[in-house]
Amino acid sequence: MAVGRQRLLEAAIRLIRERGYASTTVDDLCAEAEVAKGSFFHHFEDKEALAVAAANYWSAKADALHAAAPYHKLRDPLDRVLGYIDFRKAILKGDVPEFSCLIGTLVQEVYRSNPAIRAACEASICSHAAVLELDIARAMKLHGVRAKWTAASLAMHTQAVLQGAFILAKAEGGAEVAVASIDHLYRYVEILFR
Amino acid sequence: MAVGRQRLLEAAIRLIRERGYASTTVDDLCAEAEVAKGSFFHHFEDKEALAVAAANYWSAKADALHAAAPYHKLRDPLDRVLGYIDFRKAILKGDVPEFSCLIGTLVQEVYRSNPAIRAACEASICSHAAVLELDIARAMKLHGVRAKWTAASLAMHTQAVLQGAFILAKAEGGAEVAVASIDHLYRYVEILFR
DNA sequence: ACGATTATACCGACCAGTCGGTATAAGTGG
DNA sequence: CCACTTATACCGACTGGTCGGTATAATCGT
Repeated sequence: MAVGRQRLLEAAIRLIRERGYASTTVDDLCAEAEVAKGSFFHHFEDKEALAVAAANYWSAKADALHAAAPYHKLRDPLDRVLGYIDFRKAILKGDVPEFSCLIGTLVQEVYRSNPAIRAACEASICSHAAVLELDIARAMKLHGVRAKWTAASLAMHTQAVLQGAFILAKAEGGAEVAVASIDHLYRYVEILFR
Repeated sequence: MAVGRQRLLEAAIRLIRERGYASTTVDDLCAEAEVAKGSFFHHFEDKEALAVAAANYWSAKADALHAAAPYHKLRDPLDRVLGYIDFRKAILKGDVPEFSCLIGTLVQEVYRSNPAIRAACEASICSHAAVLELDIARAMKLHGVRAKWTAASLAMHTQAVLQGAFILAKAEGGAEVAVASIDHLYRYVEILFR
């Protein structure tokens, strides 16, 4: 992949998480990526195309991060689910724009005005949740859990808690609230399987 | 209060929830409120001031809505907490921009670039959660719950779930995911007090 | 009449997207 | 080996239009 293209995608991840989509200008992105404006429109048809590409790029990076995470090696699928939640919590370091989620930021802003970006965000969230759902389903079977709720709905619920935790962190200007909320999620999943 | 001012605040609630803050132009707001541009800057110093006012206006409306809700009359504080969650779930009707939260949308977009709006959003969320926290604390006392988690953290957790549920609804284009997530929250609170 | 409010025209900064062009390297035919 | 074409990456001045905000005059309620 061309170097300029990747630099623009990384710049998009940084700037959109900090300022949002509409407030991130093409000039800003080029400056951050140290790339000329002409290059931008060489690599992407328009600003929207960059956002879609950035969402997919982010999604792939996140998948790789989780595939490589230690919790992934645990035998018991329930341990993997709890390990996932722990991992998400452990990641909340540094400043808010550094740990918050590009997808949530993007989709909240453009879900109505920009179908292409919305679709990319939906795909990202769903594919991410699908991996989790698989382990939840395995854990249910292994631990003999029979319940009204489904593995799919619990997987999506974890995403809701995480996205909501980011919003609280943004409102309060720190990660502590997010951590506390993820602790509640961890406790909930633990209880469901006990 | 001047009629034009209120119309602008209502317009802000509608448009910002649909398009986000940056993509809602002053001209859009004036058109939606059926008010001239001059009136806008008569009532508000600038666009930012409108956003702050809209956040406070929204907050007051939400407080009034909950104060008037039937669940508020229940004797057992735990029933009020569960009633609150039920109420939030029951409200998820119609199109996404109609039931999603102005505060979450706003703060996610401007938490870094606009301290005044961020502060207004933080105040709104915290004051809303504080009311809930009181009933949670009462419920803990009444039902003899002694736990590691605090009433405050559980109150904030409910807000996280709700905000996250809105994001999922926006990504998927429907309320169903949000409903399922709130069901999980309800179950969690129920279990905590059993 | 007089302050509060509304209407309209306008301004300057900014922004997405265009356009004409350079640089480099890899084929391709003779 | 070499002229020629093709493809890709990159550059930055420029443009047409948008947006937040201002100026000023008209209108309304009391």
